[in-house]
Amino acid sequence: MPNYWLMKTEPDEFSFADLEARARAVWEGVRNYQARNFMREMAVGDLVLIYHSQVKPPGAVGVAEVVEEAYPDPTQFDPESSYYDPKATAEEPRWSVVDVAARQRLTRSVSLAELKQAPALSDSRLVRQGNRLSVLPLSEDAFRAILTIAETDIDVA
DNA sequence: GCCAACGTTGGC
DNA sequence: GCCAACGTTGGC
Repeated sequence: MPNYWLMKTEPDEFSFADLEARARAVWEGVRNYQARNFMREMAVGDLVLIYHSQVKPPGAVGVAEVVEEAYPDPTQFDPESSYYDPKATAEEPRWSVVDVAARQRLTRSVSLAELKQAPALSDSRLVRQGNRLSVLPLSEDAFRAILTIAETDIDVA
């Protein structure tokens, strides 16, 4: 049985459509320890709700699937990358990525305002004030509630 | 563009 | 190990 997660992205940088356009994507650039630790807990087959931030309105837009468990984020070693971390070494990497693949676009996106009203989400870090975590766990109830709001069915393999 | 929330850094 | 300063996130 999969676990459920939510990951944020700024669609101007990398959108769900960008994810759909390729077979898989490296979820690079996470530079928050708590978010990183959640990624390290992910397993192949886990389902990830993709959330667009910094747009009007912010909200959930699609479902992705973890296709490769956590490994060191290559961008931390690349001085040319905006995600470069001079304190990271090959022996002691700081940051991790997972690979994800688009699974299904929501029939309609679900705005943050709607998510805040969903009882199943009331305990989620997503809707708490001042939440800045870009990777966070979702309960199965929360995940299913969002799919219901979006009137989206997803095949459970 | 503003600003509240919150994570990180670094002096002590 | 504390905490002030600073930087970033992200909704509005």
